[in-house]
Parts: sequence; C-alpha cells; structure tokens
Amino acid sequence: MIRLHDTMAREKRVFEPADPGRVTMYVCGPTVYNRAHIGNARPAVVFDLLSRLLRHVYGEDKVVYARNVTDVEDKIIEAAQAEGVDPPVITGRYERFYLEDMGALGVRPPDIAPKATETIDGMVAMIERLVEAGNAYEADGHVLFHVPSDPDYGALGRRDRDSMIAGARVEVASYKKDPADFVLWKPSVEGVIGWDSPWGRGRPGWHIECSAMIERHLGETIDIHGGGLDLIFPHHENEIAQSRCAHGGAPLARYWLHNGFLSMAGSEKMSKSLGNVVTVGELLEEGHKGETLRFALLSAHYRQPLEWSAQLVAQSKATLDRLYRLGGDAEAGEIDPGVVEALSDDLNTPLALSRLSALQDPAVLRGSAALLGLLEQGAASWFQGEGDAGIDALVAARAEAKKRRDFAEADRIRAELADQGVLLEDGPQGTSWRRA
RNA sequence: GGCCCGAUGGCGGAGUGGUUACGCAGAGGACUGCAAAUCCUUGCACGCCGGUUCGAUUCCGGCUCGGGCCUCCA
Repeated sequence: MIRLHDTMAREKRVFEPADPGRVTMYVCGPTVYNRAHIGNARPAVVFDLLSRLLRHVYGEDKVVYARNVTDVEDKIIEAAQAEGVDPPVITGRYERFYLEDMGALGVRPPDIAPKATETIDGMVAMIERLVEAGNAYEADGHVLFHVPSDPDYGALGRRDRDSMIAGARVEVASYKKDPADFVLWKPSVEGVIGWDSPWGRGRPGWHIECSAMIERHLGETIDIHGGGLDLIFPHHENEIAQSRCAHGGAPLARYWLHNGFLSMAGSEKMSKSLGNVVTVGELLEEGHKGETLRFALLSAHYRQPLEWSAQLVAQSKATLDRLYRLGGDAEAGEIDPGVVEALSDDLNTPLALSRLSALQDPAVLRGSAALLGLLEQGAASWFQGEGDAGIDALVAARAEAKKRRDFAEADRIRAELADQGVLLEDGPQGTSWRRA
C-alpha cells in the first residue's frame, strides 16, 4: 500500500490508481534554454524514484511516466536571439545536456518525453474547445482563458480571485476581461517562431502546453501529476482549469505531488533569476559522482526544504563509500520489505536510507539500494573508476617493501599514493586500493 | 497585505503523548608493523512562552526566526 501526500487534499492519501494495469504519471520537465541546476534535479530524481517504486509495486510495464520538454517559451526565444541562432539550436543543445546530467544522477529516461513543438495541433484543438465552451476568448490577437468562467478555479493553490488580483506582480493587460485571465495563445511577430492558427500566426502560452501533452499521451485524467512547489500556482492551477473545462469536468489528476526547494548556504531559494545556482554540470566537473549527488538529494524527505552544501555532499559520499564496501560486487538480491515500506509512506527516503544502513546481507543491500537507484554500478567501479597501471605498480612495490620489513619505504609509497587521492587497505588477500 | 510551509544533538535527518532512529563527524577499545577498513563501546537534541495531560519534542494557542507562492522559476 502506497500513501502519497496530495497537495489538493493537503494530506497523505492511500494511492489507488484508476487502472492498476496502466498507472499514469506526468511531471513538468525542463524548459530547455540553459543548464539544469541541482535544484532542478530534485524533482527529476524524486519522481524517478517514485516511478521505480510504482513499477516495483504494479509491474515494470504497468507504469506510464511522461516528463515533457518545454521547447517553446519566451526565454528560449530570447536565448536564441542573443546567440543569433534558431530556437531549435538552443533547445536541442540543452535537451541533450539535460539528459546527460540527469543520467549521471541515475535518473532513467521517462517512458514518454513529449515536446511542446510536437503537440501544437493538440494545443490549438484544446483552445478551440475552450473558446467554444465559453471558457476562453480572443482579444487583440491573443486567446485568453477567462478565469471567472471556472467556478472551481483556485482549489489547488487555495486562493480566491480577490487575493490573486491583489498580488503586486499582476500586470493587467488592457485586452483582458478579467485581471486573472491568462494567455493560451499569443501572436508572434515576424521573425519569431510561430505556427498558423485560427487566431493568426502565434505560439502557445506555457500552461496549455502541459494540458495538451497530457491529453495526447496519457488521457484526460491521470493518476499522478508532479512538479516543484512553485508550480502549484499559477502553472498547475491553470493546467487544471484548462483541462477540466476542455474535458467536460473530468479532473486532470487524481493525486498532486510537489517537491520542496533546495536552498544555497545563503538560505534563499536556488533559482535562475537570483543567480545563486550551482549546476549539475559544475558539480560533476568538480569531481563529484552523480550518485553522490543523488544520495544527497534523497537524504531529506522530498517535501522538506534541503540546504545544499559541500558538507552535505561530503557526508553523502562517506555514507555511500561504506555502503559500497559492504555491498561489494554482490549480485543484487531480494528487496528488503522495510525499505519498500519506508518508500511507500510518501517516499520517506531518509527512513529508507537508514534501513539500508541496517542491512547485513550484501545481496539484499544491493537489491534494496537498486530500488532507490543506488549502488547500481558495483564497488570496483565506484572506488576505482578507470584502472591505473601506475597505481598497481606502486602497490606492488610497497608489498615488496613490506615483505622485507622496510616499513619506511612502504609508508613512503602509501603517502605518495595518498597525495594522488588513492587510499590503501591491507587485507588477508593482499592490498586493495580505492580513490578517495 | 493574502495564502502556505518549516524550526530536532557538532552536521545531515526520520519519528513518537511516556523507553526514541539512522547516517556523517568525534572519543575510547579490539584488530594492524603503523595505518586503512571492520567490529564493540560511548558523549551530544527536540526554537521561545503559555495551555491540555499523570506525563509533551510529539496535541492546542500565541510568539520569534527562517523559507515559499501571489501569473519568469523545480
């Protein structure tokens, strides 16, 4: 039995998919115009883990997990113009980076990775339906969703229209019937990427993209919709309104999951606009292993805030070192029920990790860790990476020195290797080494 | 201003109305030529003030501090 915290209900609920033979999950993926920072990686890792758990419980082929790629958006257009290239150059480049970075973190590719640009027709069709139903209107080349037309608007974010309008950041365009109305379609001027539509050449608004991609690939009502906390309002709220109104009242998602934020030492949220980000690419270049970063992200519960720090990374590395020593290169065995139980309680990864630490059987440890996407590479690979003949030669030389009880020479070699970040361990079977 | 969330030992971080994790770091011991690794032992906590209770870190109220959202944001 899996229990998940549903943002709509503001409490943990027992998870019951509409169809256990086809469990559907959608997560808002990246807008591909720059490198992902470690905060962006949190939802990718968290929902990757959830997909693994769902597959474990419902069956490997019973889960359909979609994570979109937003490849039409004004930030992309700006980035393209800044470089003097077409948007696809930007989006292609950063989509590749994203997949590389997430792959390093042990995030499996989702079953479906729909792109906004491949779903324009679906968006146009959905907007047409909304216009026909009286939920949207055309104004000044734009098509806008009319918020007052949806009496249930605001349920997810728990906010009423008055408080929304009171927000200082709301800019009311003159063509809006209501200040809260949001854009479904906007005109593209000459030279800006656009598609023909009943309302002229233009491009979709951000929110309609997800609604249309979900409709096309997963259906009208999905089981789980995930994303970061900051997407609750307005993005998910608007998705809900669009989809529900376009689907005769059918709810968009049965469970809403939102991950908490990462902050940097300064304590403010890590965000592109604040500039206080550290990218996954930078962390990898500094020599941190992707799995260490994954462990660090899983060390806190996904809804809790997590402060990113060098110490967090170091502690994660130290813990993984120990788990790898115990797990060794054993074949992955049974999955410990305690680990499954912890994850089943709203993805309690800290508890799952602690149960992992208590496991004595290397095979069970590796099998259980694999459910979390950990300990998947084997100890030899974790500790040594690429082999190195020079190191082996020094280790052999030290063994000779020890044999003739020349401990000064042996210790000198050990220190020399330590300077290279290579640590030695003398055991009954001889000396093994690992990288620090 | 409105809405929402958090505060646990040196650090990370679960959880619980009464005995409380786990990891990292530290200390002591065993082992080792010395280390490393491993094993054993060990110290350290529940933001503040009230309330409910036989008993609160856990429930309630207030406060302080921190964070998030209020149409760019994971």
